[in-house]
Amino acid sequence: MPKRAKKAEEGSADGGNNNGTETAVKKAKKAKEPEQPILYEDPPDKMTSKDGRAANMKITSWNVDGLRAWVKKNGIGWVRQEAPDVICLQETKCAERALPKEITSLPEYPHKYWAGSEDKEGYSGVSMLCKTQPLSVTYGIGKDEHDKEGRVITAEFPSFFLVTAYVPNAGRGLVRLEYRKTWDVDFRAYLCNLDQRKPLVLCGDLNVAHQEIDLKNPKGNRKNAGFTPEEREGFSQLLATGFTDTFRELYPEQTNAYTFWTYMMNARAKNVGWRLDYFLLSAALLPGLCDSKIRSTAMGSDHCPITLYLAV
Amino acid sequence: MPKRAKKAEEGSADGGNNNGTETAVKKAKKAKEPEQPILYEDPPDKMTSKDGRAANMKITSWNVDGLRAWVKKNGIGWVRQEAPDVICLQETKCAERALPKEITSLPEYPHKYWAGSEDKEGYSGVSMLCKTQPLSVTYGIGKDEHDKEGRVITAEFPSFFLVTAYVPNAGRGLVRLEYRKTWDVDFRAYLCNLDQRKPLVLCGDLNVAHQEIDLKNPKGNRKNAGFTPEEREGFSQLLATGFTDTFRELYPEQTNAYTFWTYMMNARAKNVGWRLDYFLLSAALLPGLCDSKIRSTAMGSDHCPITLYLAV
DNA sequence: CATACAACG
DNA sequence: CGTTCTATG
Repeated sequence: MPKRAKKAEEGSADGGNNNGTETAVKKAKKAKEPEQPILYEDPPDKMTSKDGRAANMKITSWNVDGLRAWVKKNGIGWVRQEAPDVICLQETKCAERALPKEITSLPEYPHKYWAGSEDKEGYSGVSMLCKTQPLSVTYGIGKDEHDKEGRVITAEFPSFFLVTAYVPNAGRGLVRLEYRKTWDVDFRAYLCNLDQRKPLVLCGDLNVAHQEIDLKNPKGNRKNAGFTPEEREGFSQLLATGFTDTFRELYPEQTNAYTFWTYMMNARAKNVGWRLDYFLLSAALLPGLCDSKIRSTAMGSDHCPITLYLAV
Repeated sequence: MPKRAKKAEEGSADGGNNNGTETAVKKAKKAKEPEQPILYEDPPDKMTSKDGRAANMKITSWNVDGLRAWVKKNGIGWVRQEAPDVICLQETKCAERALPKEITSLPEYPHKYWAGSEDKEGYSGVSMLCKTQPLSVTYGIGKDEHDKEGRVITAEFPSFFLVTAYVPNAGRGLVRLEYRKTWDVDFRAYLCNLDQRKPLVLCGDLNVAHQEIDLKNPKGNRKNAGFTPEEREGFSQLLATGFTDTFRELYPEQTNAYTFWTYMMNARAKNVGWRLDYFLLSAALLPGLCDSKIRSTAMGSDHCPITLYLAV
């Protein structure tokens, strides 16, 4: 029982198999729990780039974990307040015909794009809502084996591509890690290819915590989905290709900054989380980076939204 | 559209396929809806039989439509108040190992019996809780083809058998009507057989409204599960065999007395219901009948509980 | 409309 | 723990 209790405090990306049941053995183990969880407080938004340009593009990304439930929890209200130029949603779990009218009619974003899983209803799915119309929009990464689960939307704007992605989870027991590895290779190739045409912004749930600093319990999660060496290496290679993790670029030492907390074990209240959601930038866009925010207090999903300010 | 709206008001035993959506055509059809629904008010409990004996046995039967949800809605609290000698529950939809401790530890009823579906988890299932220990308890009706769905418990008491049953629903589109007909034959045979040994009380969800008086909309439901000629005939044959429908015996003209209302279309508030739950008595027990109650106000399921007072 | 399940995370 | 699905009523 103590072993279970300990593991419960560590958490895991996929929620693990623990049930969080309180044990009778209280005092000994309870003493290890911090009375006050170490929270992360997002600093004030910085609206200017290092080279002195004002941000003229605001992009928000949010894994909503079921768009219909998220709408009921007034996720749209939060988006209205945040008022980004583009809002990217992942894990919508909703066929296009089942979308709530609250979102299909949202007037602030007249240009709306949806991708859903073709086979499994209510699985995966991403969307992109834009204030201004993109030059063009494409779905998937150009490989049939990856493009049936509604995971990627790419919008072309005058000076950059915006890619939003919901990267495949490696699964409990890492049952889908092999698939994930092929995804990582092919997705990276897709991004590199795009980047050669025009610089890009990549946002979304990349389903990996890159370094130990990016999750509360690195030790216990090395064999869990989201923190395997293979997944971390995939992310490293993305950076090696020339993309920049904007949050880590701006806040290289910042600990306790996460974007996901399992619903189990009261993880969010204890800030036992993972940084799985990112904004990555092509090198050409990096000088225009103003800020990369984590909106930890926004509720409505097991992920929180993140926001990018960019001068383009 | 008007056709759908009309059908919605009629309701059906299995809930039908209507969605109850409000139409734009309001005035014409809305006028047909009664402003004040015709409710049924259960008269005061009669605790004495016609031959002047005091009730010394109180039995309650309730289709709980998922015992775990019913426990959360404090169904147990209502049972405590009612305080019958025996409480019979149908559609528990719960394997024995998954039973909430609130019910397995209920001190007022030290003798507890459970029957669950063997194949389909979370389907069907009945239980019987007794203040005093029965002489013996058996499960099913002695035919393998019927006894894998946890539908019948029989308890032998000194002067009678108590049988509780959750009779198979004929299903949407009457897909299981043929099975139901064989059930009705075999169940009747089982009861007749028991009755030759000792008189019996049968209670539970018999999944049929016997006559037109037993449901709000007989006209619209002749082809729906619970009011087909075949199911009604099955019930008639049970009565012809010598059993008595206690509620109808005592209140032969009582309209609007129902024990089930579909959750759809706000049927309960409008009292668009069905009488599907019964207490039937062997002829030998009939002189001891004191009252047969319908507890319409008890919430926690789409059925309400019913209670029998008997002098044995 | 509501209770169960399974799959997934 | 919570969202989706499907089966059942």
